[in-house]
Amino acid sequence: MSKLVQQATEGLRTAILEAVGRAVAAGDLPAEPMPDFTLEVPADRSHGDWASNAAMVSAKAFRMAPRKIAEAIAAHLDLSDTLFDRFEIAGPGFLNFFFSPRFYTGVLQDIRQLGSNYGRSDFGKGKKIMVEFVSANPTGPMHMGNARGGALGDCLASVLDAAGYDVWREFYVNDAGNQIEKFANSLEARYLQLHLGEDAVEFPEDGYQGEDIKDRVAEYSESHGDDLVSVSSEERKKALVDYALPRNIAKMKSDLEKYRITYDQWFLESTLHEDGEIAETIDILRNKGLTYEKDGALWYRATDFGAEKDEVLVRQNGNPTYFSADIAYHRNKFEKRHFDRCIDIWGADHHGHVARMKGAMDAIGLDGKKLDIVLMQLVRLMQNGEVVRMSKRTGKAIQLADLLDEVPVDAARFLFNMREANSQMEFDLDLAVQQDSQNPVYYVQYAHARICSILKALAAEGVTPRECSEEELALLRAPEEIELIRHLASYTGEIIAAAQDYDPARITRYVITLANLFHKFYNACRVKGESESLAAARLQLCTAASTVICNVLSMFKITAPESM
RNA sequence: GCGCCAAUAGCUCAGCUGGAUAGAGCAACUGCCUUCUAAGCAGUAGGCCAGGGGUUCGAGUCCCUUUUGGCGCGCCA
Repeated sequence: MSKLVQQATEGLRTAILEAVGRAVAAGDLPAEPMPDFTLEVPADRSHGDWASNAAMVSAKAFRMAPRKIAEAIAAHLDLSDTLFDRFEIAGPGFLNFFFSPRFYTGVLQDIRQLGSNYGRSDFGKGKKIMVEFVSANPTGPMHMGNARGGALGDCLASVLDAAGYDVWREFYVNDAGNQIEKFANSLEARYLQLHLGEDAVEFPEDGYQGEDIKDRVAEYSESHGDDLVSVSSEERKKALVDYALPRNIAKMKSDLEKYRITYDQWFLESTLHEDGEIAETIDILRNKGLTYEKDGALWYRATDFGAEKDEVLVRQNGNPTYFSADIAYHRNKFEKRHFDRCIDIWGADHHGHVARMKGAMDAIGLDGKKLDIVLMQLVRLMQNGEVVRMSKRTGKAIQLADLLDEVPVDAARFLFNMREANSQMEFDLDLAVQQDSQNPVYYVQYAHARICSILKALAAEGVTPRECSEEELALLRAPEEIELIRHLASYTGEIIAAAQDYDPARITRYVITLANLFHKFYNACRVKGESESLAAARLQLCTAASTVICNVLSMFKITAPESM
């Protein structure tokens, strides 16, 4: 019974179709097939709880005026088996339906019964889905973009879990290839500069400029001294990388844990090199005749699979490209680990990579449609009304760790999920730090704290929540009560919609609206001091609201304080 | 030059597969605490949905085009 709304709309659809059937049988409508029609929640409450355009979309097929069709349907409509008790014909021919009291009491009974499971569904049941997110380079600290990606990916994974999917969170560690070369060269240069003087070697032009490289080198030198000055460059770089890389990865882990993000797996790119999966993947493409040699490199015919241009798989120097490794990695996800669907969360600056990655899946005989890329526009950090630039290169970048030092995790996780991924967003640092009403996360938490306060106040008088009868719950008839219950009812559907759209921001907005409706109820209706039955019914409504707020917040790993 | 994403109130943004009079928060102004937390609520004001065509019963939503922003077009990732 967790999907009361679904049950209600399905029943309604059936009732309409049956009415059309009877109208045709009675000769009130021509015997033409009924076109698809929609059932939707009207923007305006006075237009009912659900509305159908059935009469309008069938105007052409029936060659009748929409209102005439609506009247014919109305004459044969029987709502007795549905969760609606009345309807009206309105406007150009809309059929507007109104919930029966049974629906409202059913919602509250559901929530009471299901508790922390309310909202969960089996929409994605039996499907293994991976969300790969953040996957920042282990060559330096994580930045603001990773902060958004982290909140988005983790909350999306939670939404999918609530929708019934078998969810896997993964971090792809680029611990091999060109980047590590650059990392090694940067470490080496800083090391030699530290021990032989600034001018001893020139810092590589494309090296990592950040202070973190110097810090690692200094750290290493504290315990190992200058033992690497005299060894070969090869040996020196290896020792420095072997020292720095695991520490960088550990730092990312601990920073993300502070952010309440833990992964099912940290997948190392290096394993794909070591166990031959990259070579294997390249061979697949080669054997399918999808590669060619040019300028000493091995190319893949990406344009055959929808990409803008062909891509290099193996460089002239014999090293596979990042793209090769990425194809092998995604092949691993689908073919070796049998995920039904994989979601990658990428910065929008990688959008050029989307078509070629999906195309590559098709090319190796997997289905590119099973790979979904969520593109995330970059964040503009604002402080004192000014844009704060964030560049890894300048060294002045605001890092994820800095952010978490200043901004409460609750606020960061919530604010980063206020906007849909594919919209550019401003992150107002001042607002996030602010612990007052302007900050939406406090607005929601405050609603919860208020409910706790009501519960405490009544408990002090010996009144505790109890199960109410249908009749008692039917006492909840004030507009503020009805609106609140309706919104509570839509929670499960909202999660499914968020899962389908890969958009956890829907849930953030949902819970803000929920808080708003609760505050309205709070101002309009009292619990304490009312008759025993009404107080009990309202208490059940409060508890239901609290349950749903808690379910959302705990799903997003945001705290729900009992007092503020 | 080609491609991707966007453009909605002063600001930040919603608007679900096309639906009825375009919404919210912030900022501004006016009210509401002897009563469960005023971190709240109610109200006023604020709009040529960037411009122009088209599709149809019906367009902020779909198509074309212009303009303006962000991003991409490496043997970087």
